[in-house]
Amino acid sequence: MEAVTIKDIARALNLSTSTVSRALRGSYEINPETKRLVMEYAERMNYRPNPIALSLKENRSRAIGVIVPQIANHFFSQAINGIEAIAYNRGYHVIIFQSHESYEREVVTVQQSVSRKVDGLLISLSSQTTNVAHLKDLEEKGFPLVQFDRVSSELDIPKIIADNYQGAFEATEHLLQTGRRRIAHLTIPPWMSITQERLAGYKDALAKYNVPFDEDLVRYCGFGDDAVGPMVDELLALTPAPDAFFTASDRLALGCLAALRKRNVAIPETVSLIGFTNLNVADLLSPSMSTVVQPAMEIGQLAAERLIELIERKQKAAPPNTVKIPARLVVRESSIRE
Amino acid sequence: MEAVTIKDIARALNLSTSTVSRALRGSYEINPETKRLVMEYAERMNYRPNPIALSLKENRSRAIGVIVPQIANHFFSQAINGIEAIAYNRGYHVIIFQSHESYEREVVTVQQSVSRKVDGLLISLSSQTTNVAHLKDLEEKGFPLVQFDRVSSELDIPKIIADNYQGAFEATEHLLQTGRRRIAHLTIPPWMSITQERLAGYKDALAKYNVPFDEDLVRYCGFGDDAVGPMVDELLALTPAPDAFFTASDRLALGCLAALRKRNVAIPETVSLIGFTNLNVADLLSPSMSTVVQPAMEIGQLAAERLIELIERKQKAAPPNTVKIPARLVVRESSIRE
DNA sequence: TTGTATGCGTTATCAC
DNA sequence: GTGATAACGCATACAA
Repeated sequence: MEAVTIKDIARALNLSTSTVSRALRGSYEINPETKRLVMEYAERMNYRPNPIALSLKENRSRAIGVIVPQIANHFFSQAINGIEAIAYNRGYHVIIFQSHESYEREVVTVQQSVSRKVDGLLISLSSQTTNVAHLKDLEEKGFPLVQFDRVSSELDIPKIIADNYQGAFEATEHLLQTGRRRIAHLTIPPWMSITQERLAGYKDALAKYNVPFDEDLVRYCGFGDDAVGPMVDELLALTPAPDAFFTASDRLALGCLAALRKRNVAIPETVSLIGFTNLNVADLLSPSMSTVVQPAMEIGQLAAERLIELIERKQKAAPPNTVKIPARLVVRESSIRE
Repeated sequence: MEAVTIKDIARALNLSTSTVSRALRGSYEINPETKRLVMEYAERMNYRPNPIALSLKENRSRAIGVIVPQIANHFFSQAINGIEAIAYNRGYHVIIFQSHESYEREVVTVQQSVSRKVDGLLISLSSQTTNVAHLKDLEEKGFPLVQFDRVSSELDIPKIIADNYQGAFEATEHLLQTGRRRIAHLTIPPWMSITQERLAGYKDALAKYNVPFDEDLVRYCGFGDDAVGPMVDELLALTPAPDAFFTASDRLALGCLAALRKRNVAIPETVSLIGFTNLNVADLLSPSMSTVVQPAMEIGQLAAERLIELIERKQKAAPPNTVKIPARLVVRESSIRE
């Protein structure tokens, strides 16, 4: 509570605050004896510079803001983990904000975090965000800003993402190689970057194997509604019925799994299941559900590194604006049908 | 970047900074006309008070620190969710720190967060922490401090916890009521508060049903080692073998589940499984694994409320120092054997 | 080598 | 009703 200040030290040692200040920060031209004296006393009194005073003076807070849709989500909590690891190493604090998948809250939160004087912002868009004017604003002001995972191409700033295209391609290819032909794709809202990237990978894999793309096999599921069960039903009712499900998130994979179990649809005998998911219990959940694992922690780390570079203006050879990190396909079945 | 300050407004309107300041904060005795002028201009220029300057002046940061062992853990990310909900409502920021289950890092982190001038601290102890001198220190200084979940009784400060005793009692009782008699208890390090509370509940339930307590059925598993499999093996090798497993965490429940599956031990035919866990996929994982669900979000909310009360010294009728919130038993099996 | 003065943005105190 | 000044803790340009 009674934090000791430079002024206290100065008074106690009969020096001026500037001398103490200089001694403390090991300034070049200062009497070694004075320096020792100050250092010792500071140590003894457990002096700690007041970061708020520093912030005011230097006009920077040494804090970065992170805006994610939800903390309580495997991918994001892992990403935050990565962000923290880097940030704390570089002397930055991490202040976490949640948009709760709401566009309005995202806008408010962006404003809040900026007026809270974070030095930079790391953001993954809410699933409702289609307009990025609130960020365009910051971009134009040159405010340090990095996007990760769910990004908008309308912003010309660094983006760190998983290689969703390639992950989806490999997932689909795996299903095709094991003989599946009617692959349903259960995914999230169509305007999201990750949705589009994955859909493209899915389509291209189908094309490579000369399987026609069937619009009917693709279903979009919002974050609010728990409509996964009915959607699976609809899909199963198609003729011909799907022989595989490729889902775009933890939630969808779980919902799909639950629906299939409820209807006694055998996996992988009747349908194969593969999903983008970061659940570490996937193999316990369903030993035959393959997964595409996103490199959450690496994404967080890279994003944080990139942001700190931006903040500290070390734009040496200006690294590429979009970094894609491979998503890892984990195969847990081998029921080749041919 | 070019944030507008009170000084800018004063200059533009030919007023003094003090007048502007007063007008802005709706001070009583000020010319309504002047006030309107200032307000309008401020609005138009999108003026936002600099929180850092305020912090320096008021000697408070409007930020609270949260120290948890791990973010990427269901219980803690849900708790943080609760903390955030309250904190942001009350105008506080949340700065998250991880101790990574290390005592040393916890000590460092506590110091860091305090010298970063958080207004108060919410902490859940690392699994390695047995000495709480670093917190005793703060307690003695009267620094606002609240413990949650993993607490130390050596600290005479508010504690918000789940009712681990009752949860464990009910879990054990449920197993006993379904005919189980050799109930293994797989748990975390013995010195932790939650371990002791749960063990007590387990023992008392056994006593109520006149089942002798067998030390051999209790195994302690640290957080580093992945020794769950071997432990389950050892337990299964006992004579008589256990007919039920009661585990103390997500990780142990999963490890136990995996080990039992690997050995083709049927659940619930051969052994029952019940665990303290906050996994939302428990029923998918094992339709017959009952769980004791901890009220993570409520714990976070209450802890944050309590801390903010402390910070703002609204110690009205000084609420009780320890708050226990019921843990909810979710039964997913009904294989009564008698 | 050390001290004095100034400023970061804001508000409280005291004048006028 | 409004303005000048000091202070929060620190760093630094400028003097000495």
